[in-house]
Amino acid sequence: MLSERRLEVLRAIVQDYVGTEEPVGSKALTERHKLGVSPATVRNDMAALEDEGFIAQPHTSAGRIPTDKGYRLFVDKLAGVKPLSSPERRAIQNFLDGAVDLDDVVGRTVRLLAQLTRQVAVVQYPSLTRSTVRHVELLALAPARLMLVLITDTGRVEQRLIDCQSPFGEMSLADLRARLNSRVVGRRFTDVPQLVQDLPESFEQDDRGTVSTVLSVLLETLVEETEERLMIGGTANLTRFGHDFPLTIRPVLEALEEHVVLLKLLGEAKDSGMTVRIGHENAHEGLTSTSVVAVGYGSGDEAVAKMGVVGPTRMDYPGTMGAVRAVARYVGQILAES
Amino acid sequence: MLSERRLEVLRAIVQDYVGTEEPVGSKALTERHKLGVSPATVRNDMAALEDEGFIAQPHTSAGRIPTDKGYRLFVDKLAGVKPLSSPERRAIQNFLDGAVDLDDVVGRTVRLLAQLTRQVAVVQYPSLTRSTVRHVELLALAPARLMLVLITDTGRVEQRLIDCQSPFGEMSLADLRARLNSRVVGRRFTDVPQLVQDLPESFEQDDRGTVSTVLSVLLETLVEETEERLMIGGTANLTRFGHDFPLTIRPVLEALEEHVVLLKLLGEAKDSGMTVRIGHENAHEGLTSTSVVAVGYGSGDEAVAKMGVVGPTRMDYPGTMGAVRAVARYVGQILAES
DNA sequence: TCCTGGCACTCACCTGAGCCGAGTGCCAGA
DNA sequence: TCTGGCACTCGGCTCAGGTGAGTGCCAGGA
Repeated sequence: MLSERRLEVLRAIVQDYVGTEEPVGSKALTERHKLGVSPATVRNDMAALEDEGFIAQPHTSAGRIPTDKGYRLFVDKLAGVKPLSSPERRAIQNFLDGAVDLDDVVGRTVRLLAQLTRQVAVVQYPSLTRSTVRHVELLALAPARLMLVLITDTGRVEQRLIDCQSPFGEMSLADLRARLNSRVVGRRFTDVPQLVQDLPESFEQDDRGTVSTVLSVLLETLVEETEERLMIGGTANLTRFGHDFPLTIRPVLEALEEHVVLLKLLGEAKDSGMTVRIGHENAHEGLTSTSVVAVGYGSGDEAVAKMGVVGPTRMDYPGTMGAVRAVARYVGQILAES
Repeated sequence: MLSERRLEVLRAIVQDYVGTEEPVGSKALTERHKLGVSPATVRNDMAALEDEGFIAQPHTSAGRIPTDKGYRLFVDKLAGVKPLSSPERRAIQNFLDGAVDLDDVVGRTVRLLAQLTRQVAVVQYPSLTRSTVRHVELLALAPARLMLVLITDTGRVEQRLIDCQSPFGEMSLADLRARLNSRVVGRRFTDVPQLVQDLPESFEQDDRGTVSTVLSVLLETLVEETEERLMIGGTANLTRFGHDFPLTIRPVLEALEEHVVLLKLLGEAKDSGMTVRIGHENAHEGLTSTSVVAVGYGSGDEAVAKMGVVGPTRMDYPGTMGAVRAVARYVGQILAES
């Protein structure tokens, strides 16, 4: 077990290293922090911390830098979440309040997060998985051509064109629309399939084919739109990464372009509370030298999507976590209002 | 006036520099290209080219590199557009044919362009400015709540919720829908305002308010959706930029995040034919060390949007132009088919 | 048992000297 | 007008030496 002071030394190392970006030595530590002991003692503590794998030396006769494991301990035990200042909070609120629609909310959120944390921001669009149906509409564009419009409770609207094999009467259409809505409005996407399963049977033989087609398109839409989208921003902040550029930055940029990867990354985060994945804890190869701070957000008590930032493992965890949490909360409020 | 051979020397310099990324000297030139003259002669030519400002020396006793002006001459006079190989063409077609909707087309186009050119790709969504209306639909979601759906000939669907002051009868709604469609279907967005101008007058006094509201939302939608969106990809290719990283890449990444800047950039490109802007020809400060190759594309003879790539001024212009042109053509075909 | 000061050692980094070679400009001759 | 020759420039590489931050270890003191 590590003594109290050793933990304190680890904290000091992390803080200094995050600030200076340079390996930190025992003497500098005692000068910058009031540890109340001499450099020699700190050296012993450092040796112990190194034995445990919390810190490492880039080379002999250099200072120490935290390892992934060290950051992990720091985040779990030593670091709080730094709350934002009230001007910052007001700025967030003002900025987000200006949003006009969902796209705008997400766009602003990304910019805000990137700016506050000075890192790469990733914001997932509110997922439809937990969404409910507000309304389903069917329009006849032509005798054998329909349009299906799906409106969700999060304000998203999806539409699909449907080519039917046979013309479909206005009466039947109105009928289908009414029955469809009575079954699915207010229901969750995931429940829809079984709710409409037996619908074709209740129609005339002639219309069953078309009804089935419409239903299959509807279900397809639900599935497709459950596929999650996201927006990223602040990639320019990657230039603050380190000195040995191309090598470090390239895989990160590549990973960021693979939205699938990012969605998986966010998906791995806990639904509630904040998730911090440090360095090699990230499965994706290109992100092993980055940390991801993610958090769920939503209009109510339940998270409908996630957002987070990607930055170097050497990041200001308390500050980043504070910013991410604050932004997620405000976005949740905005979503709840609209 | 530059002699034929001097132009040939310039071409050789550009080609070698693009290939090797290193200043090219007179001896190396004569070895790699069959110029039929000695290095000394080439040196004289180089001196002349330097006097004219087409090439420059990074420092004394180094080879020459082309200036922006040199690239300009190269592109205008010396370089053709390199057609793609037929396997490449087939690959493009196959890849684009797999697209399921507009978003997918744009997404695939971006990835394709980025991959083919190994640079950053920028693709503008087909603009609605020149689009025509395929259908307008009005749905009553609640007595005093309507939904407006607008379908364009490019397959885009936009919708808006409308809160009316007073309830609106089913009859009036059907009436409005019919009259609206008869006036605007097949018409251009830009013509719609005047086509519906007098519509409220033909309704009962009671309904005029609502009709006006609907119309104003429709017009608003037209304007808003004319605002152009775009998608970018291949930013990881920026890492191939140069050796002196952070400084070069940062402003570029920043510029790429400003979609407004990119839209302006594409907007400055000619509607037809290819536009190449080299280095300082780009107004935006962050892009003065990049070149932009842009081209319009569209479903018919007319361009509905633009696409292009952003890369270092030291790029393979013939190849890039060939790839951009080919992709634009195929995308045009895809759009025309759907 | 834990902390401290002292001491020898390591090693990345900086600096300056020296060499090398690619590249240039100029000039006289074909 | 082209060519070969020649002196010159200068960035980049390598090598050696000096510097200093940092370490590990140890003996002595609280």
